[in-house]
Amino acid sequence: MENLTMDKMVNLCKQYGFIFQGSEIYDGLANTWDYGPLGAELKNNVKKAWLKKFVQEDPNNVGLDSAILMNPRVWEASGHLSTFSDPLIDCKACKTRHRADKLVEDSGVENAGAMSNDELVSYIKSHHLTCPKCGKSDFTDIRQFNLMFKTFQGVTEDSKSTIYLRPETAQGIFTNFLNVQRSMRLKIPFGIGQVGKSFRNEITPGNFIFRVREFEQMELEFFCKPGTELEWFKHYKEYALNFLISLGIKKDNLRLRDHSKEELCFYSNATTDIEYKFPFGWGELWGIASRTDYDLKQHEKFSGTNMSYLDPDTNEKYIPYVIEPSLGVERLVLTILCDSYHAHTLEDGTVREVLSLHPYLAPYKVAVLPLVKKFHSEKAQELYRKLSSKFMTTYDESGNIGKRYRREDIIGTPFCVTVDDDTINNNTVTVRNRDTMEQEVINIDELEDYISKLIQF
RNA sequence: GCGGGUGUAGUUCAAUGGUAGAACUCCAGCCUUCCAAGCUGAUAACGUGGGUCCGAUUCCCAUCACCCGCUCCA
Repeated sequence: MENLTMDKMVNLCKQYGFIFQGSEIYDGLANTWDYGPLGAELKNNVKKAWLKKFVQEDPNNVGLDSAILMNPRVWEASGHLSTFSDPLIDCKACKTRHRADKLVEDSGVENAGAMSNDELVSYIKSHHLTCPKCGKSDFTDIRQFNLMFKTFQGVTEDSKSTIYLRPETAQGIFTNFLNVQRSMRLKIPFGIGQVGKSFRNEITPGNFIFRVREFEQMELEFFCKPGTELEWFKHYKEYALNFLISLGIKKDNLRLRDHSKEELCFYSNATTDIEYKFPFGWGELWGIASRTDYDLKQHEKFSGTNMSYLDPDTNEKYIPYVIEPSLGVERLVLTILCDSYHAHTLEDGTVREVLSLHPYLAPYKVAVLPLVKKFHSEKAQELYRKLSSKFMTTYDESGNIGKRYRREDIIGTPFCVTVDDDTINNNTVTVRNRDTMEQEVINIDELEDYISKLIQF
């Protein structure tokens, strides 16, 4: 929707029970968001959809649920302990922020990343390094930004027991590569997918649920034979894009952006972002990276465990290459909310707001509405109880029927079932479709099958 | 973290140095036999903490949160 703003979406989410500011009654906690009754349903349905396509229906792949807390050596091996921590300084003159190690490196020093903060500061001072923006040499002290959340294992806050909340779910997959491969008797190529929370102390979170410090990832690590990785990379790029489109996201609002050679991480030989056109601009939704054998090799080196795979067909031994499509749940939820919101101006001049969610994703699949409360409530409640055992169902008898249709429109309920005199006399109900606004008369006994078919994904 | 802006019912907005009005929403009732109609009624707010003042929602300070920029972004 062209005129959709983030403010509008934040308000909508709050008003209708999708997403609330975290800790709101205590003035909130920056960039935390709680999912209300409808948001929780939507989010769960999004995760279910991903698991269905990337684990259940993909013959090569299996699932996993690894721990958030891991041995700290995992983060040494993955590189997060060193690269997820930046020494930042501000220029007092022009108020810009810089990475201290970059400034020193740019002045011709090699490997400034290995210098301590004190060394960096004294180097900057003694060599009169200047701000690249304004040319002055007036910096604050270094502040260390560590992007990993730290906590302590055990009851004493002893530095030896420092552990971290995982900044990505991927490492839980890599560290279980052998367990999963052996226990499930898997042959390369195969993939391990998981959905789970990750934590990053982002310097600049924001844009509602787009960038938050606590978030949920849906990651697949796909292991393949070296040399075949670019085929699989292409496969998952297309698979991911088709997944988004099949959820109803408009093609025009999606684009693929290949990383340039300069932009690629040193271990990656190809990376593509799928971006979505959010109300605040294009933003990364899904990163698909060909990571070579970097991760497994690192873990082999740090753990001392042999991570290679013996190909039973060719008797070749190799460390598999990895394709990683990694997607944020919250970002996909935001994408779906933004993309499905429409405000239609009707002939009578009133505005009809609709969330055209894919029925599989909709919080409520069906709403049961008595046409007139005092005549049809009893029968309608009976139907509500019956449908509830099968679908997420809601019931509404307040106001007139038109108003109730509108209430269901804005929360994305795909089907409204109206109970009227014909229900009592002929056992039929009227089913109204959210997207077409068309009505169909259906026998009450056929209702479950009718809805079941239409909410498939 | 820095610079700028903003905080008043669930939402969107008013007014005011003497503690606040409305619209929509929501709830109850009436009415209503298929797309936000109408009527009646009810609930509901000055982000928080200090300061100045006889008195602060209003002025000042701090803090918290949000928005826009900057820095960062596996």
